[in-house]
Amino acid sequence: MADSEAFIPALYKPAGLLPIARHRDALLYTIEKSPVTILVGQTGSGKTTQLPQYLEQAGWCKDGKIIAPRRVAATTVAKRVADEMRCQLGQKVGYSIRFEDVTSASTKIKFLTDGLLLREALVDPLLSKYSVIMVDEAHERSLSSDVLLGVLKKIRKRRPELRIVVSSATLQAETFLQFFARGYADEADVNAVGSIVSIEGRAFPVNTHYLSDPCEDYLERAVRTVFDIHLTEPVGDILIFLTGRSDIDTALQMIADRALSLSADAEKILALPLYAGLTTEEQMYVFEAAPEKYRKVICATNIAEASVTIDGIVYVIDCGFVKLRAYNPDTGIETLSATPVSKASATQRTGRAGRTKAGKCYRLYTETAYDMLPAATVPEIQRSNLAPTILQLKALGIDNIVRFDFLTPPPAELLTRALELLYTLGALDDYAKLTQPLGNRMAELALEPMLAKCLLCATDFGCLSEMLSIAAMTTLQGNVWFTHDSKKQEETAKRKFAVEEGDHLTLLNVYESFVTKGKKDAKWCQQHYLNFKSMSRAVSIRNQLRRYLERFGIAVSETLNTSQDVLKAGGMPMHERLRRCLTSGYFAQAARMQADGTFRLVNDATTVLHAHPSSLMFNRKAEWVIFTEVMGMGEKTFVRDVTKIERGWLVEYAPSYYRLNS
DNA sequence: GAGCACTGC
Repeated sequence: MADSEAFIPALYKPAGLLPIARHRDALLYTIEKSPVTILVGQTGSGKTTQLPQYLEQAGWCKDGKIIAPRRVAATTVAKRVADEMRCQLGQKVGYSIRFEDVTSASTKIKFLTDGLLLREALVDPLLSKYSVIMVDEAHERSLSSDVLLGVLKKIRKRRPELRIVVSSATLQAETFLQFFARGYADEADVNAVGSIVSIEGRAFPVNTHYLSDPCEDYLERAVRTVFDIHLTEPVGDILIFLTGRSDIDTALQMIADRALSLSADAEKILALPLYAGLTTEEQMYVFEAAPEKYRKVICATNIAEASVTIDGIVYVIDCGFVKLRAYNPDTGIETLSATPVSKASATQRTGRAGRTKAGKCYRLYTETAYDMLPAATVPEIQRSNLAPTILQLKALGIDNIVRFDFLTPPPAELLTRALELLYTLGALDDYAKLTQPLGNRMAELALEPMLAKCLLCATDFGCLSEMLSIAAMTTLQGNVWFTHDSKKQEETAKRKFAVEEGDHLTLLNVYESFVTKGKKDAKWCQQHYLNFKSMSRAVSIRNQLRRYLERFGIAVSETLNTSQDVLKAGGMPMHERLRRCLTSGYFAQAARMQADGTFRLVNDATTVLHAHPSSLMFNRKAEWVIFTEVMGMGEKTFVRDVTKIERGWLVEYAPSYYRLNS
């Protein structure tokens, strides 16, 4: 885990000294008395590591029940708690993440991700194994934690003895409490449902500075601020919040250029990048103390806002923007664009300066601009493609999605679009019920619905083994190739695997080469500019998907080296089977090439789509195509993972969809 | 001829 180490400095304090220790009895009393407890406390307060232990000691696991705090860094937190309880990991204390279940029959405290807990609810709808469930960092409002809270509220009606603990930032605590009280007979008496318990943090004061006039170029301004601090302020490291990799690279270059003009006897600057795309080793540099006579300057994305904590930061520079995903239900196109941060985000960023001593925060915008920022970031559930979420809710037996008790309901257009898509994919029937077995199986597969459909249809096309590999590769989302400075070499390496019919066939070719010629070896990957970590992940994902299929009673006969154009019984070449199979799932993402080489969606002529330069279809001819990824970035909208199809297949595999739209 | 924030089953 990239961020795992980051948690440790904050956690390695004697348990008795953690702020939460003083609240032990009060917390246990509250949880005993009220079904829902909202726990307000900062990272480092010890809530994730200590509360489960208090509960276990107080006898909440007596009759064999398990406490389940869901946590991003499940592995490291579980390890820490097992150490404190002096037991072996996987015994009394365990964790469960995808591909890794370190629990046993004797496990009492189980750390797991919220996605996995939801998945457990498919098998055990009342989550009856658990006596207490703690939803950690709920204020981050991730899609899965929002859904989990809705599901837990429903479970509570059937299991009044269940205890729910929600950890949250101060601002949202009341929202969570009101949510759990809403709709109950005793609604007026919120206290009967739950209570808020606050654990004080030990933050130091941070002085906030604004610009007096808006700035034109925040990168230039950020760099200037770095040198102002460096030349006039006392020791202490600097953390700059930027939007992404390109911002960070530019800023590092600008800092390096200006550092040349520092006088020889002055303190020096050690500037480092921090974003999720870096390898674990590259990320570790930011946690090391700077050498003597150096000031550390970290240029980071939002990863440093909540996921990663760096000690020794005294100065924060906030550019005021963050890159956010958004989904347009009219076009079905996702965008990733720089958006002004929320007040909550700005506050969180500022707080990063006051962890070890009093600090300063420089906001690269005016106070007027700050006043106009939204209070909180729009929750994911209100800006995402909800098809996977709806499928999941249906599989949990929640049929009336519109009446489901969402913490904040998503816009109707998002629900409509998702329901329409699931209907055209055949996952839902005319009454919006999950179809059997297709819909149910689609919900169980850990794939987005269109891809799940392809996989579940693959037997009909006689290409199941190949489609499994393609599905696994597609989930890697463009992380297949190792980015390299020499674009030329990278291109030649790619060309070796290229298959005329498109990117999916090429991905299949890469996968099959990796497991046969490459022998799943890291060196082989390096030679071919492939990302070894990603390729290994593809193997794990493929295995998991195959196990799902086998559970459904779908036999997978492994056939290798079929990516070359092997004719199968029936006379249809494998590439055509696969292209037809892909069309049966991705018909809603079909486009036609224009004379200028750009594409238009079949049912939305307004959006200009460009083949992403990393795609084989970049500057190649293909009249009709389907694509598995589309993303708006900056001014342009790109499609990637593109495959040639025949126009007639669209009507053949999606008659209702194309009759409606033509 | 561009380059994707962060999680996750």
